[in-house]
Amino acid sequence: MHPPRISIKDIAHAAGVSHSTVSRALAGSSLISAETRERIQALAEQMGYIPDAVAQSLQTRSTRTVGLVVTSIADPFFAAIVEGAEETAIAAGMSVFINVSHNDPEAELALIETLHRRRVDGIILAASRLGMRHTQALARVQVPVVMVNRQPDEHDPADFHSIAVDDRGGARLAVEYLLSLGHRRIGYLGMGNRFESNRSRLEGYRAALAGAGIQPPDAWIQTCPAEDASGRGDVAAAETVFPALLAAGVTAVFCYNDQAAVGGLLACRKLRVGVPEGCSLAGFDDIDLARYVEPPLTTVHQPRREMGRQAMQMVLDLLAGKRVENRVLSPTLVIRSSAGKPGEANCPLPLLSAEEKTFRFMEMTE
Amino acid sequence: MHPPRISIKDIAHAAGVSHSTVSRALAGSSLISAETRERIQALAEQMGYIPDAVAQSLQTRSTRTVGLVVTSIADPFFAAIVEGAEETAIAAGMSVFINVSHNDPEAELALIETLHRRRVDGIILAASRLGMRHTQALARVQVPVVMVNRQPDEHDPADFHSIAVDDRGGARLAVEYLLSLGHRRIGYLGMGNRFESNRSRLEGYRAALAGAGIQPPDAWIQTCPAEDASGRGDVAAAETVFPALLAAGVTAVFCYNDQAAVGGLLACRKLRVGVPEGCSLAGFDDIDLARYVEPPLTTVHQPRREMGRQAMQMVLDLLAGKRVENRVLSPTLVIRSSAGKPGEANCPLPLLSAEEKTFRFMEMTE
DNA sequence: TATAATGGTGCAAACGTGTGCATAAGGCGG
DNA sequence: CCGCCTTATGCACACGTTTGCACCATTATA
Repeated sequence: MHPPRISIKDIAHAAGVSHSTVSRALAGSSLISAETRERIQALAEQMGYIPDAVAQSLQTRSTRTVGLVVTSIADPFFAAIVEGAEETAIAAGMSVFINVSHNDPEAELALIETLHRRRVDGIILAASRLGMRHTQALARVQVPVVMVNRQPDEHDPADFHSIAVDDRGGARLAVEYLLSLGHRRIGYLGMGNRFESNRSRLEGYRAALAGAGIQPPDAWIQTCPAEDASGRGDVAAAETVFPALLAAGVTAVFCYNDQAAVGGLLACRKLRVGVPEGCSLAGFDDIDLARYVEPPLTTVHQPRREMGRQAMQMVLDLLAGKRVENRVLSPTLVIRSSAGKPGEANCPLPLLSAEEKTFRFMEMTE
Repeated sequence: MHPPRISIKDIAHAAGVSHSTVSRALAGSSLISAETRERIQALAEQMGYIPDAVAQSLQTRSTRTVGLVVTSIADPFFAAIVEGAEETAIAAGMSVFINVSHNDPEAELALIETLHRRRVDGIILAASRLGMRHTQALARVQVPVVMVNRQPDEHDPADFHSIAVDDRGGARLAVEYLLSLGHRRIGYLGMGNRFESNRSRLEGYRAALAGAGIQPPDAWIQTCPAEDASGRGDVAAAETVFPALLAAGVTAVFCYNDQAAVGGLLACRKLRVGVPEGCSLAGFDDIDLARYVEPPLTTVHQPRREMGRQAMQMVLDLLAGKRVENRVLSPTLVIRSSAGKPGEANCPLPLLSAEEKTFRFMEMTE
């Protein structure tokens, strides 16, 4: 019932030549006379021939395929990276295997091995922290590896490369802006499941405060527990943790990412704390969501799609034998309305006294 | 410098057996004595052998790979589908090629051919409308095809299957709810680049109104132009179009999706029309965003991730030779705060007279 | 005219794996 | 002791493609 798949042999038979001639003709080799080349190409077209990439890969030892590992796709940050990477891959005639690790190191290890089995030509990782076993597994694949938003380690293998945004600098940018608005009591809302970048952003936060001669007490720094690794519960986790910051008496909070900031926003709404009048908020990433909430989020912009593109381009360059340099992009601050001067006026929600905040906080967490 | 890739031949040599024995031993064949089988497995493990999926595919004529085509990943609706599909694929030992079509039929055709070349075992399409050429190209791949959210055509090839949510029913649900709140002048805000589903939701809208004896004039139905196919501009496009609905004097709007509803929300905010007091809003999809805007969106929930899972499961079942039936899931209504009774009180934004609305509308669009 | 150079094509091997079939070794009944 | 059955293994081919090399025919050169 199925019309049989046709191969170059079938075409060779139909054209009365050998299959090698067909192969060369379709590859546009100049070894073949123009006449037969065109004849064969026309024939192939007409017979509906579609080359078998599997067989080609086996022979040429290149699959024109790259593996992409992300922690989540539902997280718009990674979604944009995937889009950017896919886009430049397709343009270069490559295909991409998508893999999501759910922030599970074991799963990630298994995914890397699968990619190895499939003989991908390159790997892009936009995922969790890598342990020694991961590094070894990756090195064994003997293929270019590009990490997104992970600073390279000094004893990484030579074929490890990276493209990252300056987390530390971005955080400084945001916190210095809050300082410039007059805030002195500034909190940090972190994400426990984003080890490296969370650490970097926390550092940037500390550096900015230190620059203003401020030493934040522990209570100003709250971190969402790491257990919720799906990346989908970011908002809810932040909403739960946020009241502790209000209770600590901060007038502004710099949040690990926009999801966390939205969580803070929801918490404020529930507690009837006005934003930015009662508490200023700054996020990170500049996902679409940041523009749509009320008030729109002041946040640190990352060129996420561009990072995906560049990561893939690095893989392509490495495959082409070019030398590439690790890149770290500078984020920019997008000023919207979620951060204002401390205690600014005309606030539809009543400003709460410290006691009231504490009271409501206890109400929420019980 | 590179340690050479090791194949079953290397293992065979090291073990003093033939490569066929190794192949069988690693496959766990009972033809091989338990002793040598274990010896070979241990040896393979120790030598760091990783099977070559390419060679396996060539031989077994199965790549254990499925192609997934979506219009966008930045759109959270599709992102969730991808996650669901990837999840069940991995669990079944399959890998997925991700492809984004950007709603471009030509690009989509090219993607299908690429998947054909790569000899995927199945294809899932969550993408734009398919023309005849697409159908033919898909049929030529001779592989199970599952469409997400596209009703099957009666003259589709036999290997075409689908899983969809009842767009029409979902739209009815939402509009009937608006009617039940007391609205009579209800508009529809459509998306021109989502042909089929837009049509179905429009039908549902009409059916619900007809059930209440209402015949909507043309001005109540506005559609965002199709040109913006990226899926990323949905909100902005809706924001631009929305004022025309207010100008038409509707008291409630059912929107094609949540992005459109958010666009409407932004437009209302700009025009200082209170939601839901000045205009009620209902969306579709129930993406995360819907919960985070103010007011939270009343919307039609689709089990997006579940749809991705089921689509992939259908492919797996088809590959296993099982019979599968097309599925259409029933959406549910999630009631939040963006829809209320017409002209309800306690609105922080002033209610506008029809004249004022028109005036502001002209102001915005000039 | 003989020889070399040139251009076009075919032969066969290779990539790494799976598998039908033959075969060898061992046990057992006749 | 011979033949047969069972068990374990090897041989060889196949999957569809690319490519080095040999070969043939034609033309240019001496």
